[in-house]
Amino acid sequence: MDAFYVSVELRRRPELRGLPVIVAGSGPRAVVTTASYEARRFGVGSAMPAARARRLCPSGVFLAPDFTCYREASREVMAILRAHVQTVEVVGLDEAYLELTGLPAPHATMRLLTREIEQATGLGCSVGIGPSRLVAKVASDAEKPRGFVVLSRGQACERFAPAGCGLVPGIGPRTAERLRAIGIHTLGALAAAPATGLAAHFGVRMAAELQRRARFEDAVAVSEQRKVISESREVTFDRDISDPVKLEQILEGLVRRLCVALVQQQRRGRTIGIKIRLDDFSTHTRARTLAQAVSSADRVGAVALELLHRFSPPRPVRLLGVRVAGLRAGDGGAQGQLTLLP
DNA sequence: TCTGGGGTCCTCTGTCGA
DNA sequence: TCTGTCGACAGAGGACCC
Repeated sequence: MDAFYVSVELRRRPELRGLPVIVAGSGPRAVVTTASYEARRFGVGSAMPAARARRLCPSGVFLAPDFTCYREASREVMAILRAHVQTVEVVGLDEAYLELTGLPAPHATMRLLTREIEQATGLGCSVGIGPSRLVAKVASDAEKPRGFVVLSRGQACERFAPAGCGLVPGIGPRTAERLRAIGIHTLGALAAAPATGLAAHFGVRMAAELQRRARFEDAVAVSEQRKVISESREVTFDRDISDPVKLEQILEGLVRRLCVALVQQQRRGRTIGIKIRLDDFSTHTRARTLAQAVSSADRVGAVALELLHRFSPPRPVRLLGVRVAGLRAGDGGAQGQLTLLP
C-alpha cells in the first residue's frame, strides 16, 4: 500500500489531500510512522524523530497514529486479495505477497485487484510482479506510488545494478556501510565481487547470502501463514528513569498488558525476557527459560522482576520491555487463567 | 535534538550430555 | 575412567523489517 497510514487518515479527512501530512506520536521522543508524498518532498521519512520532521516541514499536518483504524483498513484490503488469490502471505499491515503461479492472466488479475482495492477502500497501492518474492518486492517499491512493474530476474539485475546495496531487503544501513567501507557501493559491484574477498569480511555464509540478494536469487516460497513465536510489550519513557521502584511498577504494567493478550489468545511461552535501553542507547536483554510454558501475569511477572533485579541498571533507563517467547497454543487450563499482579 | 513499537532471524559463546 | 568431539539448547547482542 502507498503511504498506508496517511492514506487511511485522508479517507476521513479528505480536506487534507495534497498537504504534507505526517503520522507521528506526540511525545518528545516520538518518531514518524508515515509521511505523505507531499511531506517526503521536505525530506521527512519513516522512523525519523518527530521533532526533526517538524523542523524540516513546519507547515506539515501532524496526526497521532490510530492503529485500530489501520488494522481495520488492512483487513478490508487483505479480504479483497484473498477473494482473488488463493495464497496470500501478509507482511505487516500494508504489504502482502501473492502467489500468482497458475493464474491464467496474472497481470490482468493484478490490474483488476488494484482497481478493486481503490474503488472499495479508496486506498492506493503499488504492484511488483516477478519470479520470486525478492524481485517482486523491489519492483513494487521502484515506481511508488501507484506503480505497476513487471521484471524477470535478469531485468532486475540490470535495472538495479547501479543502485546502492541497501535497496534490497535484508541489506540494511549497517551492512550497506560495511560494504561501502570495502569499496562496494552498488548492487552490481556486490554481485560481481570475488566471493573469497567478501567472505573474509562477512563470513562465508553471510557473504553468500549478500551475493544471492544482489543477484536477485530467491527461492523462498510464498507461505500463507507466518507463525508467531514471541510477543512483547515495551515503552520508551519521555524522560529517563533511575528509580528502581518506578521501574518495577512500569514492568508490572507491561507484564499485565502482555499477559492479558496471551491469555486471550490462549497462548503460553517458556522463555521470559526483559529488554532495557539505557540513556547511552545501549540495549540489554536478559532471559530465562522455564521448564513449563506460562502465560499468567504472576508467573511472567515474577521472572521479569527477578531479571530486572539481577541486571540492576547501572545508568538511567530510557526503555523497558518484557517478552514471552517459545510460544505455543495453550489448553486454556489453569495456567491459562488470567491472574493479575496486585 | 537525537534515535518508537512489535516482531524475526542470525551469529557467537558457553554449557551439558551422549 | 579419562578425554575429545559433536549436537542441542540457551542466552546475549545486533541487524533488519513494517
